[in-house]
Amino acid sequence: MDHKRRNGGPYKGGASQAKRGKTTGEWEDSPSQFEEELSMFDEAEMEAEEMEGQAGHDVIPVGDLFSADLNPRWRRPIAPSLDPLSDTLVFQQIDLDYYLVAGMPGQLQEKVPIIRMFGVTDSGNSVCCHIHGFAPYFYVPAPSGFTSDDLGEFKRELNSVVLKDMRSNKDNISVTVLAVDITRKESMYGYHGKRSLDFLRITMAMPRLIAPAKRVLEQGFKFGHFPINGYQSYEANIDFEIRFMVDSDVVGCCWIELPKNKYRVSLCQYEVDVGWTDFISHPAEGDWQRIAPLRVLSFDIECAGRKGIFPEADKDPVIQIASMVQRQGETEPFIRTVFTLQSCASIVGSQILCFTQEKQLLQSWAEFLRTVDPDIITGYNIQNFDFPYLLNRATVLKANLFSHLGRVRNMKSVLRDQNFQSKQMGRRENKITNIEGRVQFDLLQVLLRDYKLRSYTLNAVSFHFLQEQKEDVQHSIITDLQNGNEQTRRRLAVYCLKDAYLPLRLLQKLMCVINYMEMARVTGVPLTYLLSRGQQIKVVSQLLRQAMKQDLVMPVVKPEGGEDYTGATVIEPEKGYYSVPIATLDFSSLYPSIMMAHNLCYTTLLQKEDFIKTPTGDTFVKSSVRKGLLPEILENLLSARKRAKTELKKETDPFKRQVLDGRQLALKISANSVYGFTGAQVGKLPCLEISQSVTGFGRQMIEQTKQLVESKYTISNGYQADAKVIYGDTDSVMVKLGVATVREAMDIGTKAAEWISSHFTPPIKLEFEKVYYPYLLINKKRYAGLYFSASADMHEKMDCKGIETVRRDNCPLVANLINTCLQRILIDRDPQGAVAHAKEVISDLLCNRIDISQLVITKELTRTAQEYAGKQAHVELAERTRSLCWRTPFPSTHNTTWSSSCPSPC
DNA sequence: TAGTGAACCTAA
DNA sequence: TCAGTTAGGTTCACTA
Repeated sequence: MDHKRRNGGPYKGGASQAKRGKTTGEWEDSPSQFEEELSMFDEAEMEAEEMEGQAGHDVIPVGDLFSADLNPRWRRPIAPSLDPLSDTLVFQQIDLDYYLVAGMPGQLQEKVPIIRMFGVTDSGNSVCCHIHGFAPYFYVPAPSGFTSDDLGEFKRELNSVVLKDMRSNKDNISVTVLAVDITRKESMYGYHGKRSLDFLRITMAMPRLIAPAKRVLEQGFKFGHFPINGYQSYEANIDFEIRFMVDSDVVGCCWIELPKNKYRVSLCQYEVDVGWTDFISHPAEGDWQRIAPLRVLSFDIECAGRKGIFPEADKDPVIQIASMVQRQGETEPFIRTVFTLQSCASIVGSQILCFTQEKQLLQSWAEFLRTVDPDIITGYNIQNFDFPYLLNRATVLKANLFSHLGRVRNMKSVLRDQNFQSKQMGRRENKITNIEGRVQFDLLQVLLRDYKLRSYTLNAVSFHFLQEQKEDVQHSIITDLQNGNEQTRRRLAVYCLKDAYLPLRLLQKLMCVINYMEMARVTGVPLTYLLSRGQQIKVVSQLLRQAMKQDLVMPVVKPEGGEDYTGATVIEPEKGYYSVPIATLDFSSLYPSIMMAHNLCYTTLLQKEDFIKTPTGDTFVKSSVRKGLLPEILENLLSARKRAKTELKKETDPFKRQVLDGRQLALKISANSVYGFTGAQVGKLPCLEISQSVTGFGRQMIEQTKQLVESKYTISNGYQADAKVIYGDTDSVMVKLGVATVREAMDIGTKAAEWISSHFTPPIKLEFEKVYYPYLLINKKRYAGLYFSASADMHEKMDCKGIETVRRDNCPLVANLINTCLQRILIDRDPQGAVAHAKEVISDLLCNRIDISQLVITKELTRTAQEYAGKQAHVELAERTRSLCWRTPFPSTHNTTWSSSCPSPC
């Protein structure tokens, strides 16, 4: 049966045909820009492929006839057959997890963990690799007098205590402790003369047995003739995946090679088994920095909600699912489909599959997803909306074939709740859907983590980054469009497609995949950790890797809040307006360089005796005695960053440039988060001696810098004027050098930075960064100025710090007003113009010429009137506006839509 | 009406 | 079972 209808011909014919099919309605007079974009894909593909019936814009009334072979593009390329005896298998690993299985050789009764890596080959074939033979373990110090003769007794007793400790033993476990070995290790916390001691390495049968074993050992454990003892445990709080990766030198998203003869093909296309010591992990360098042609699927669903009620999965049906699939590195999606409930008119450049039953639609879409087999799934708020909605809906409809979304056979995707709390991000409730082997890359989550925005709606975000917006369909009319005809449903489908397309575009524009991969490679954690976990795990991963080389082990510390420590100095500002150039000198990577310069580390901290004293009185050994792990990590990060930047300068290939830029960025961020890790009191390994010493050095340095610059650049030393530090914060000083031109300020600033640097221990370095001219210093952490750095002739931007223009808790009217005033003052050098503008806006406000329904008028506006409106106007305006200060309910940051542009003065 | 503390957001 | 740091400005509700 021919159930395909091809709208043949090139774009023009297709479009006109689509138009002819339309009925009346104001929105239908011409295809939207997005529709034209879609049709361009079609045209390009027709030329490239000269294939019939594939690139097309089909409408397929599917009914019960859905088949994964409806479109040959959906499937991955056919996998060339693999002979383990003669072929190596090389793939980029993108995610890994583990599962438990019984009946492995040597462990017939007990379950053992098996690491499972998912990845993609250069030719775009997907790989599932089972890695055998790696077991979880942790350490405790051996009690004094312990010898290898005691190992058996220790192991037996620990095993029995752990078994007893288990409340229920539903798996019928009889062996919990697999092995106990004596090994020479040293605690990484504190310097103790490089004395390695006997540690017991305790290997457990399963990851989840580590915690009870640790607990019984800590609480007081007795075995043989040894007295009862509370054991301090080491590395008992390391995620199993991280443990494996650290021990086998695997970093996130690295390339894995399975040598011939070392693996066996077990099931389907490239599902392989290998021993954990048999594979090769390639460091992400040179050619191994490349990225496999990953398949990225973006999707969006539409629901037919009831009027004014947010759709509920137990009542409101899913009516459309749009999907777009793109290969990483390519610029356009090669699959564009919409699954619709009921008929839908064709859309040039996309394939439409129409269903009569919602259950069929859902199950077919899941089948489509399995066929496409994406490595990365993206979309907007898919984590907390689309996936939960689809899964709940599938349950309601008893669509049992739906919920197998991962790459593991017989593994259902289920929902669970996660509560996440941190000082950095506040409380966050999230829903988690397990989809084994596919990385869920919800663009909303990426944006919430990485960008501070006024609004996080897809529309606002798309406008902000792409200057593009969603198709114009109000939520309230979705149900009406669905209940209309195939033309109204077509309009909905275009809208839905665009909502699937925009996340893909944003992902590309923001280079999320590349940047996150580089972060995973640099820090060593799996890609998924970067979106699901905090900052600490990245440092832990690096710390463990560095420590392992020196047989150092990481203690488990119990979280304990305590007194805060002193942070950085903010120099009291000499507030005012400066119509002369102000040079800014910055210490580059201040905290990392302090830690390197002074060898600050867990491993170098002296808890008693004498040695280097930090400003806070803490003591660390010099690097000649023992070089710290943290300085080593930081040196690696910063030198790798330098290399990346050098390579970046040489590289001409735009794609490789992106990778390198992502890399240097990840390296910088990683270096800066090491300090925060040591200061995180409720963290994996806090050490306030380190963090307070770092800030202590910082305070000394900023003070010394101020004194140096003010003592050298004086009239008595032959300079034009006495230099004056008018402000400084943490790692920077703003200096009024008393010169008239930006050029002079740059020259002196550069020389001063170099000279001052020579007073500090390398790699500490003060750099000339920029000149502000003019400069408006309002208060601590609040200033604005024209920014000169590359050229002395042209300012690059108006730099505003801490002022309302950059804060998200003001309405845009305030931000815009102040921004314009600052432009008048700094760029036009016309304070009267600022006054005039402020007056105008405020009087518009007073005369109700501005729609105030969405604005929040704060005292800041009044103050602005006072500050910028000059002497006479000041009193008058301030008084008139004060009475008008009121507050409309102020929505929280999330889901806030300000009117996209501020009403301009009328 | 001045002082205080919480909430929020930003600088670094 | 998980969470990077401190400094500091502004607004606003509350209190004596």
